[in-house]
Amino acid sequence: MSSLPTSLTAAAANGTPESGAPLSGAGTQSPSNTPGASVAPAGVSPSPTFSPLYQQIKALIMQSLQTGEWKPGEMIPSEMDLAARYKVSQGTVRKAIDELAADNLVARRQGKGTFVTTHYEDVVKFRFLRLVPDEGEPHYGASRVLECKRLRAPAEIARLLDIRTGDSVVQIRRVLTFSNEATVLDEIWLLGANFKGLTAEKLNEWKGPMYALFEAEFGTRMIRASEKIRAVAADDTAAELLSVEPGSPLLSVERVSFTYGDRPVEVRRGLYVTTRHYYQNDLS
Amino acid sequence: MSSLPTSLTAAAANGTPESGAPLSGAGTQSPSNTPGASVAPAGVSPSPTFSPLYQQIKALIMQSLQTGEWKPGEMIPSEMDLAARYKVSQGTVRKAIDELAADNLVARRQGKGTFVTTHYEDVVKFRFLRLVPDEGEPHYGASRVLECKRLRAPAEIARLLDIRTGDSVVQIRRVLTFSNEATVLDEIWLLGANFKGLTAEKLNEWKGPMYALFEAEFGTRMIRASEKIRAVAADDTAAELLSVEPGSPLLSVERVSFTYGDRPVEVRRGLYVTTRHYYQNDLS
DNA sequence: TAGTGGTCTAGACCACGTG
DNA sequence: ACGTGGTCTAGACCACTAT
Repeated sequence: MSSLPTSLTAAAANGTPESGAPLSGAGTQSPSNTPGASVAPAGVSPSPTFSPLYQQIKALIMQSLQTGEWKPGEMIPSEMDLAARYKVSQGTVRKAIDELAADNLVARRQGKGTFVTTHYEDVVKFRFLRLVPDEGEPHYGASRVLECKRLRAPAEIARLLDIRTGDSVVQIRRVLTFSNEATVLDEIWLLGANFKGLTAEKLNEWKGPMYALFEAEFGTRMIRASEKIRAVAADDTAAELLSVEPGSPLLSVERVSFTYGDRPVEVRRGLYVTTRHYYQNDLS
Repeated sequence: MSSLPTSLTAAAANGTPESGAPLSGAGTQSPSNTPGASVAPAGVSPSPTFSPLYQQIKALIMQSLQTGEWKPGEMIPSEMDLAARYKVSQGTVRKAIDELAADNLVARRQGKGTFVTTHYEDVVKFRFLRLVPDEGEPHYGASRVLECKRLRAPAEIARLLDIRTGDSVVQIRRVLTFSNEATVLDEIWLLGANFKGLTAEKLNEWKGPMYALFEAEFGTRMIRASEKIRAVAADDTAAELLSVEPGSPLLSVERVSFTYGDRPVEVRRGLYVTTRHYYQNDLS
């Protein structure tokens, strides 16, 4: 890792960190407000794997988010400041931030600034827990952790986490209770390397979303997730923990969550009781 | 309904059709490329329910989509043409189209133009059928229509469709088969007013997505949908039609689909067999 | 009053697709 | 060669929030 690039020209000289794509001639235009007086064709690089400037800026900003230069909840520099830092126009920074906002990595607040999003605020937004009660408002229930231990990854989990079978993982089992009814049984596997020191006590002490704990204590932010949903019959263990009859239909939700760079860090297998709740999904 | 407004000034005079929001002073700026020479404060309307220009343009374009001025699959006028038509800058039109593209109402194709999206292409994109096989590529299966009849809306359906109990609706029942296995049992209710002349024969003759038929033959485009998902036990009827044991767990998907203006036009209750398929969902 | 994001414009140039 | 969407810039002004 070389030092953090602070201006685009530096980045261009080094090549952008991950994709290795060169600056590719974009931005070499002569703005020249006076019309008709265009100058300097400067036809350097025609277009080998062209990447827009704003995408490069987006990548640089994302890098600063990942390294923790701006932490969840904090304000990032203003558009003008970033434009100066990267030596591009404010409009280009704007477009980069637009995409970051669309990806839910940052949130803009008019008159105040642009802020790094937090899973703590997501209590309101319910990005990751899509279980909604038939009546009443969505809410987070009480979490009871049954188990939290380190072990070696079984083959299937290792495959999903993109690690080797036998690598260290943390396994958590827990029950979520809504209005005094056991509703969700979760079995969670986390990348061992990222969650050293995670214990059942820490989990039980924590009030609020589990992902908020992960981002605050372990510096691991869940950015996106992919879920596979099925209907299954409750086995004896699940039936007992969820207080339903064995064989009852349960919603099975297998989730893989990703951090920056689309690296998988969590596998979560949830069993949901859907007699008084449903899984909400919007297609558009 | 007055005549179709073709320029923004006309729209401003009439007020925008739905929200009734006035032009609200936006766009009354003096561009004046020569710096320092700003003119004409023209302080008319301060900001009573301010609506950005590009949103008004977006609404006007959406209107033309709704009225069928540009039909699914067709190209809409170029950004420059639309800019001239609405008397705004190309950048403002661009931002309006950006949002329409984000909403999947149109699709941009560089070098060619901007096209009204079609449910027929969605075969590739699988916006609305999220059932994926454990192995192999997603694909549409064979549809067998069991029933297609007009009847009076029961209370529950009427509520979801925002009509009165007893109003005319079309009910369809069908089975979807993937690789020779009955997988989906659908019960569909459509707004009677929009689907006059829909018969089981028409449905059975049609190859391709049902929504493509709806948009091509009945001029009703599904824009977005909202789904409530549960796990349920198969009753005797469902069990027989889907060739599973009574009591088997099935995925229950209750969907309400909306056209332009967020008007509900379809209620669909699906029962999915999820032994060899799963419902795919991405959170972000 | 000052600072931030949000809107609007206008012009130049690039990349893509099709003649 | 031409037209379309895509990128980039620069400047002016509006709307919101805090001080």
